[in-house]
Amino acid sequence: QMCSFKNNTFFYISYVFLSNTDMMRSQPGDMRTSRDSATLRGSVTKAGATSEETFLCKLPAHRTRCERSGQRGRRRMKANDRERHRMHNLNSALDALRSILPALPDDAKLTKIETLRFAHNYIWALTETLRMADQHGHAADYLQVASDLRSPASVSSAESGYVTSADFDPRNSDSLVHEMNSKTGASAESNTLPVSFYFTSLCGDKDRRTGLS
DNA sequence: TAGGCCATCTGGTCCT
DNA sequence: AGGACCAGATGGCCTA
Repeated sequence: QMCSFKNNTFFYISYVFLSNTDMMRSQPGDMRTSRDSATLRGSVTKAGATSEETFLCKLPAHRTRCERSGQRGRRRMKANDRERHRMHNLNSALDALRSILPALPDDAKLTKIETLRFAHNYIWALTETLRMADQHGHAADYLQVASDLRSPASVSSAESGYVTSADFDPRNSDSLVHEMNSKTGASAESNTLPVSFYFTSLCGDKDRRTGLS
């Protein structure tokens, strides 16, 4: 019974924090290399900004920079440097956020917007875990489930099942649970949550990460 | 080729 | 005055 309890919780949370269709791209393999190259490009540019001015001057976006002179030009260049630094800090913060989110099976890097939406749902899912733990008095088991969610293997080992995407609203968790229960035939009074939501179709035709359409 | 994502530049606005 | 923040514009790279 406890095993079932944990499984139900696990699938419930997995479903919840991966279920926002908006946040996921629809095409397999989409943009991965693109982002890698973007990162590379960024690092080259960053290096150039500090030590390779001539390199930067060859880039169209930096042409005006090289033409600037006088106090106004210097101010603008300083402002550009600050802005660049600010954006780098923002990206570092996003990377830090990505690093604490559950890893995805295909090791794809989340885009910025995906990262924020994923984090939003993940936090909500963890909050729900604690809420349910309070309700059912199985705090230790729920916390273990929450901890397991950080393991990619645990996500990819889930069993099959498929749901259409519900536009997930964290403020409306009751309706989500109701919807999930109706899809699986789970009793609303059972205090158990659906087991069959699943993610093997991570690489299928639907969404590559969630298996959701 | 279109569309998505990204880095960068830029000018405006607000705050200290 | 100068810094932080923001949004629009621009151009590069990648995939379908």
